[in-house]
Amino acid sequence: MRQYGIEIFNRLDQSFEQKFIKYGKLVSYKKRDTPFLNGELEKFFYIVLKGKIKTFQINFENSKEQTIFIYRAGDMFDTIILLDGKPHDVMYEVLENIELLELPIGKVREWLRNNEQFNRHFFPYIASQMRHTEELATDLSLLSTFERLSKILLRNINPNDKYHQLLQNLSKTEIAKLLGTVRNVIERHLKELEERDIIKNQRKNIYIKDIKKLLQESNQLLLT
Amino acid sequence: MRQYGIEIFNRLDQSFEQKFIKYGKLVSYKKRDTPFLNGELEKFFYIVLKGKIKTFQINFENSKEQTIFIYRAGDMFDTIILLDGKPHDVMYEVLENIELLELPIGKVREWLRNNEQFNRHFFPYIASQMRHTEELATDLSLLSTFERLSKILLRNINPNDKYHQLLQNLSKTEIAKLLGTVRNVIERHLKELEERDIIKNQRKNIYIKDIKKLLQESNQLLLT
DNA sequence: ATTAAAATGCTACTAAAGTGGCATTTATTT
DNA sequence: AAATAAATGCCACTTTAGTAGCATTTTAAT
Repeated sequence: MRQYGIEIFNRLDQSFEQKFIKYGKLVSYKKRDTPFLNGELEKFFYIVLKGKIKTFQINFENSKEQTIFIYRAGDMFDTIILLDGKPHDVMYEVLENIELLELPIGKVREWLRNNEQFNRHFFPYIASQMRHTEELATDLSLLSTFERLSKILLRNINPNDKYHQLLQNLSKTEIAKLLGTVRNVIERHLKELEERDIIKNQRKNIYIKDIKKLLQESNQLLLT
Repeated sequence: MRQYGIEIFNRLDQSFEQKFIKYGKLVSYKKRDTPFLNGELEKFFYIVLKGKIKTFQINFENSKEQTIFIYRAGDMFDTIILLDGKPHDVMYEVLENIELLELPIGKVREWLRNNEQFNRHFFPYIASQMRHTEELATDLSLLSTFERLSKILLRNINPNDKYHQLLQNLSKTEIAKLLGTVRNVIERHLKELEERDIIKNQRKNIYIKDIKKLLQESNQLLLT
């Protein structure tokens, strides 16, 4: 287990690494699996070691989906259930074969209650999740689909951004769900960007050929 | 100060009421004030005793605004800054004359670190904020404006709902900002609902005349 | 190697949301 | 009480997003 956890454990202390190893169990799921349908999340807390998994909501009337988070190495879930113990009505789907550290949620709550070292790492992490969701909501409301698309394309190539390389290996359908729209609309915009020589649109990959132009087009909103 | 805080202090302990009184200062703002522009939120943490205040984001290109939270008695802010200490780029506007308990944020962080009793109240509260923002995002993405409007109208009349009476005294413009749209669109839908005898649309007040019909129209999405 | 599933590209069409403007009514301020 | 500001009610128009469908290419599974 040790070798997988390096990135995560680096941020914590040695003593914590041992706790994780003592109480944690390694579990893994394959691409397209939809785990956690049977209330596991009320018993266990998970830390991502490897791979990609998303949470999403679905509108059963029209089957439209909205991706809420894409969790990658170092991410943890479900923080909401951890904090209030109530059911959380979201679905999960594995985007890339994943390895998780499974911890008994009661143990984690115990750390949350009285382990300052854990909290020094955990509190800012919750804050980052809150910021993420808030940004998702305001972007959906205040930006056009084109602006949201441009924004994520630019963040994807920024090595300092938490969205760095997030789009790698995502289908256009997944990108659409992440941005709150449908494939059709994404492809319409990508086609236009390609025609104007701003990007090169490939299968499961999009290259940006003209960053400046893309920044301009998307209303400089990315500087904020 | 005591008389204002009753509702809030009931949820906490007597000992905590004393701490609040010891470290807290009562501050108030008037309707249409836009406080906290000068970094107060990095120094102080606020608990609402009375009134209504919203946080929102604005798109400076087109002046569109999205309300993120409307805080009322018992609500606290800014929880994100409390948790990670980083700047939080949102704006505040008072919707109804407000009274706040102002606490030094360092003190609150101290409680967060080592006061179990505070945390028993605070953790579920953060979770409720996370749930709220997540719902805002998914509603914006998955529901039509008409469905979001119907949903909030129905929650407004439900005494068990945290949105209970939230709309009281809000202008149509404010309702639009809360729902991620513009006044025009809200009024278009309200007009239609009124013509079909489902609501009675008054200035700063909307009566629901036919709950069943409204539930049906909004795709039963409210049962979830 | 063959079959099945997933991903993509494109088109015509429909529906919903947003813009801008102006007149009227109601509240608030002085 | 008069003047100003806020809230509301409409309307014509534009733009963007969403629906539905189908053919082709690529990848994954047996």
